[in-house]
Amino acid sequence: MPLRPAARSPVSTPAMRLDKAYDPSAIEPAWAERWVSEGLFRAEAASAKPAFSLVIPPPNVTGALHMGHMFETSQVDITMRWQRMKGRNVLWLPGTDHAGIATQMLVERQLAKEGTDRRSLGREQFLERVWAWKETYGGKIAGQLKRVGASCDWSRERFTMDPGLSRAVTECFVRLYERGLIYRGEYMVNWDPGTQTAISDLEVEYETRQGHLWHLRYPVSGSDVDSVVVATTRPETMLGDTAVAVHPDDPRYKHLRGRSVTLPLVGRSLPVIRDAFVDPDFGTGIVKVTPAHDPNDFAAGQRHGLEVIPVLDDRARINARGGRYEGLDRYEARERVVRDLRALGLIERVEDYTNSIGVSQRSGEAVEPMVSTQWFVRAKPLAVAAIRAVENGSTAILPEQWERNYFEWMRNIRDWCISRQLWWGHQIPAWHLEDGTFVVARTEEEARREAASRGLAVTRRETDVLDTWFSSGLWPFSTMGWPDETEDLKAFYPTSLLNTGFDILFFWVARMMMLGIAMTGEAPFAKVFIHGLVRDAGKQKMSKTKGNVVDPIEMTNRYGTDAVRFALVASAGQGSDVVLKEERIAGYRTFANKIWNALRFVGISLEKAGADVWTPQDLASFRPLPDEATGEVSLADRWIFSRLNSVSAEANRQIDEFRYHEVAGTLYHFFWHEFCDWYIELKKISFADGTGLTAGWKNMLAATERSLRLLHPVMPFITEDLWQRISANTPGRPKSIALAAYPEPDPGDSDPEAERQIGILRELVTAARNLRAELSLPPRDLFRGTVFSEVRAVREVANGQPEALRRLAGVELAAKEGKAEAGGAMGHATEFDLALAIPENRMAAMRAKLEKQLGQLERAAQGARSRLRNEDFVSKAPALVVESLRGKLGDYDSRLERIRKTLAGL
RNA sequence: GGGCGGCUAGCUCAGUUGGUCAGAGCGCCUGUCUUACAAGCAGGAGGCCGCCGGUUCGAAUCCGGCGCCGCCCACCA
Repeated sequence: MPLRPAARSPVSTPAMRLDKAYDPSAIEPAWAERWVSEGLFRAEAASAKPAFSLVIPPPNVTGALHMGHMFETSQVDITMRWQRMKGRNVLWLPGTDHAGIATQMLVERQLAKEGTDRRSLGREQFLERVWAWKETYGGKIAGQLKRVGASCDWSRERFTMDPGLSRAVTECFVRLYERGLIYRGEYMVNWDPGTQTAISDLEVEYETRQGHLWHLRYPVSGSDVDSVVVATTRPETMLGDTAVAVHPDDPRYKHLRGRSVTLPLVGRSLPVIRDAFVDPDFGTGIVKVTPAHDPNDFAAGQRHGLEVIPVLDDRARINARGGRYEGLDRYEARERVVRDLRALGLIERVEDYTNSIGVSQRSGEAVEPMVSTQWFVRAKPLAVAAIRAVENGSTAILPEQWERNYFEWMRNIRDWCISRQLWWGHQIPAWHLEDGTFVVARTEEEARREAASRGLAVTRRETDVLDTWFSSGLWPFSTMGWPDETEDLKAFYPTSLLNTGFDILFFWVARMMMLGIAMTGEAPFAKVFIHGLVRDAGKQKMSKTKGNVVDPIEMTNRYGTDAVRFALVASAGQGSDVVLKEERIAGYRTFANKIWNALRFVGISLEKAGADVWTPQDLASFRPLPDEATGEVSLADRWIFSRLNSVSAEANRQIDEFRYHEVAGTLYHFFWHEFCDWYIELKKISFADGTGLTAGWKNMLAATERSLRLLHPVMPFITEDLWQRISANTPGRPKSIALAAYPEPDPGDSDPEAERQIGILRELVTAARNLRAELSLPPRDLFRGTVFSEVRAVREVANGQPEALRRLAGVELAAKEGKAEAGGAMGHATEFDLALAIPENRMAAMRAKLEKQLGQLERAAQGARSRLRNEDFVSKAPALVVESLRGKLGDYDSRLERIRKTLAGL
């Protein structure tokens, strides 16, 4: 009997009695579950093996797996499985992010449906609701990652609001505060009226919108005739104006020095200040100054000691300072202010104007610059260290082009507003005191002690929570138990690699670099690999609003995970975007089917051979066995092991360098176009003629097994399933292919002679097939022919492989030394001419074919000749290049001559 | 305003240090249901590598300029 049913396989089919068509859905879910339940991917805290670690970019707990995750996961999984197979102690740490605003909004929407809201629930009850939501629905993405076979260590799964991670957040906050790197103060921030919280600069997206530029006339105080005209895109903010400004050198407004103007509608007197921030060429060269609602004006206000008059509230409605406009939304107020000014004749003119306005990434509402008391991280000192880490190579950012963006951003970094007026998140560990000051402490007890030592009482805890990215910024080490000096930290920090998208380079990677170095003294990653975006077939970015998202799980169910991940990694050059087409996924399902059927052949042929059960002790170091009769390893076996050697070398290098699309291509080409197209076809022949059976099938089995291991990181499911079947009888094998050794190149398998001979065979077969196709010879007929060649090896192959030539090309050939004789159906290759005995009525087709060839060759020869006539080329180009061109030309010429002779003989 | 990336076969893209680099997959055309696979097999057509200059014996590859396309950053009222 051939191979036994794989006892461990979750599939019920007997070992190698495979169905004709591969059905991924029949095996994938079972393996996915098994990998997790057996804890196959658990990292060891204490291990003699070198560690390789990576933390997952934690997806939002509200999220579902999208193609971007799938792409990233596929790349990472290739690297992780490869590292594991290479004997590393691999940690891939999974988890999710609490996603402050997103999650809070989601639960708030739920409450709204119930007719209530968070304020009526109160903070404590609301948070209970969010936690309940998280417990019920928060595990979705983890389940999906498991389904697609991500080889994470699920025993180490983390959530950014786990107690341990929250402790790390507090610790980090306190340490930064103690070092003077966190401060609280009243500054201009981006206020999101939608979510009613401050947001960071990064959370503001800019959109260009069609608006207007209103020219408003402000009368000069103490004059009935003099007035100035200011231009603004936001007339409603005039209610908060506290000055107008001109450029100090602007000659047009020298007379305004020391004067003031009167703010219409309000009546306030505004000084005319002189400041270089004014662009004299814009508008009228005079600008209204609203320190409370414009960042530039705020800065100017500080320089000139202007009063800050906020006129908008948290929802961007006009507040009490706005007098009769109080209660109006900012846009309504704009219309009313314009109308009222127009009534007073103070609208000089209105221009159409395109400007870019800041929009909240979360709520989509226009961000309002507002002065507000918030908490900030002093970013510069942190950035200095983060820049140095990349400069000195502690961390490599790949592809290198991204380094520049990183440096650019880090060098121009501004302070980071980290407080959010939300409830869901890490509450800032600060306590306010009765005198209006505050203390920062790890616990409330500590805060009270501290306060008491200053003779003060604590009045309340700070209600603001931290920006989600603050806790994500600690992810590489908070997940490993920091601030304690845990075994995990010692073993796995700094991590080996981070694989993430450029869209969160600043949000996340940059913050991890800064906070990681500040807290641990070490940059959190040795390498950062930045991947591209997944786009739809029309190159559009996938987004829910566009409705063009392709659900990876749906694709997975339809085509199999292996096909989806193969399509993703094979479609993306290093760091470039993926344009995902469903046909491409379908194409790789075909590849999986090809693998399946190759193994089906292996099973069937072993069964036919009636071979006894074979229990190779060590497939990993297997060397092809000699045929019992001849005492020699068969040519096909020598060849495939030689190829396996080269392919192993390539695959190892390509994965190591994150050239995922290349390793996909290498393995695809090897397995389909070498293993299947030639190796299996040759094995069929040797099995058919009944020679060297035992060694032959053992060798094939070992080559197959090695191929599966090569493919495993890229196609984990199908390789696991098939590997389980073919290795079922191997004693002492690992319990999963994922724990087997990745094939290393072995120079002992390199066999140039075998590669040369198979190369010749392929050329002979191809030449014969080509002739047959071009001349429309009947597919089933066998044709006799002669191979003319000066090359001994060619004649040897032509004479020595009659079965292969007959079965693969339908020809019976005799080899002759020397050049082709004229006439007949003739194929010409570099090293040989092939003459086939064919029916007379095909000669016209033959002539056409040869004439076409003649033309091509003449052009090639022409080109080579003219280059060789060029003395500069001959004298300056390396001798090797010149020689090879000479050889090529000689070859062209001799082929031309032979073709002409053949044509003449027709 | 600054910066980055792209422009290669009908489509989507590879081409690592300049000399078999003009490629792959899909699509297309022709033949073929040969018992591993028709989701297959065999063969084939198709491209002045965006444009213009330059460096070089030699450029898809290096340099400069231009043209589209996309993205990022920036406090242009």
